[in-house]
Amino acid sequence: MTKSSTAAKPRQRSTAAPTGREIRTGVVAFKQARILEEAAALFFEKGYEAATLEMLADRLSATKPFLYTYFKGKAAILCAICELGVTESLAALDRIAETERTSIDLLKASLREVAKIIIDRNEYLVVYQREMMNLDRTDAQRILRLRHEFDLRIGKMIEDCVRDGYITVPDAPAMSIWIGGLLSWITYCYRPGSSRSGDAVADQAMKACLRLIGLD
Amino acid sequence: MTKSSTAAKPRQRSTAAPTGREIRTGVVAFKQARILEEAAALFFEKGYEAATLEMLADRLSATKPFLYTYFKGKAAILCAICELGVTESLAALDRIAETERTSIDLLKASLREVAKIIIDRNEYLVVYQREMMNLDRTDAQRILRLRHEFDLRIGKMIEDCVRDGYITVPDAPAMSIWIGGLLSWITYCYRPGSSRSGDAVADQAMKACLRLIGLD
DNA sequence: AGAAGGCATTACCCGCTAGTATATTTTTCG
DNA sequence: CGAAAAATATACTAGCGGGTAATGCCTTCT
Repeated sequence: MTKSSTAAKPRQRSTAAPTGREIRTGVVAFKQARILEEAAALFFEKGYEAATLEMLADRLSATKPFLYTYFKGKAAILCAICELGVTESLAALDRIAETERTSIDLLKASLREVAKIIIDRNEYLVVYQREMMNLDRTDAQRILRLRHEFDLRIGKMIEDCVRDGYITVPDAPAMSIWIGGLLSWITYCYRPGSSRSGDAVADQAMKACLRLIGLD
Repeated sequence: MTKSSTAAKPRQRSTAAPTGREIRTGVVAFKQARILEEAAALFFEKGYEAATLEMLADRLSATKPFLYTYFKGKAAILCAICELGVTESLAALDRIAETERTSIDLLKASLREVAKIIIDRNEYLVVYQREMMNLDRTDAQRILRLRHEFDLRIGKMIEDCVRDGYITVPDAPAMSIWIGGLLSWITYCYRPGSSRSGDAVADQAMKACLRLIGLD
């Protein structure tokens, strides 16, 4: 999370460093995380505009100005939420990439992991897709670049698999976009507490992606 | 479009029938359609809550109360928009079904036609997916039933193809959901005036669907 | 031409919410 | 302990947007 415009003022103690600075920043981070968590849940069920900061404050057993201590405003909270889902997916891609295996296993593992994250961070991603348009131009573009990077990396993995002769696809970059579509669709068929477990849906999604690139 | 709760009061001339009744109703329908058209565009770019009726009125070079003559309120406008995309897709399915051919050709033609509609009614469908939650419980359920009917019919077509030995899929009903996902994803990769033409995207989407059911 | 009534507009209200200035509590540390 | 400052709460404002009378215009038929 770039703290660029999202975080507001955990205002520095002007003079000397008093009590545990590290603890302080940790506490701040925790509070911000809690706010985001609850905000994502709220935005998810009410929608961004319909949700009020008062509701959010109530859920946290706090008050509106409390929120303004940790975020510049409503828009900043939304921005942080939108960013989180995407960055986490990219981080997962990085993490998996280290576990080097064959290109096809790497692709499979990546898809499965991302599917898991999508289910885990369900609310964040739904909010992102839905409320994107409420972001500032600059924030929206920054996050979109991250999304594109994701597609690019999936595309690269597919191409690697093609190179290694595991699969055959006509147009890898295009295909990566459709894979992105399948993965995003998870958010629509998985609802927490539905009949199908998260793992089952993740598995199904991954299988669908594999079929898409001609693997059964 | 069920006029149940969406249309408001084109209030009947109480006594006798004066001028061209048919023309009258036609004009009313036209105005409603224009409102929906512009509303869809507006909701698409601003989001439902952020869009104001004043903006909508301005786009139509009219005023707020004008809108209230033809729709019960903001929610009714949204409802009509949401309904339109889905019903049109179902109608297309009906239309294609009459052109009876082999089951596989029927499936292909249906997918292509629906893809076209999705591109055509892009804004309506994006608004539907995004703003669903702002609908009344009852309206939301009615529209959701239509969506399910769509999935069911696609699933049926797939099963027919399997029966006729054209393709092999492990779980047709589940697969129809993923196909729905791919089709919906069109709305995210197609933007009017983008580099790829609508037809090209529709074609790509259809091909992706076919790969999903194991056809190349 | 002139009444009658529908169609659209101007002008208004009410409720709500993002954001803020001010007060109060709680923590920190000499 | 007690003062300073940091953290949180209370109380308020300003402006906006959905919805609604009240009003005027313009068609239409006699």
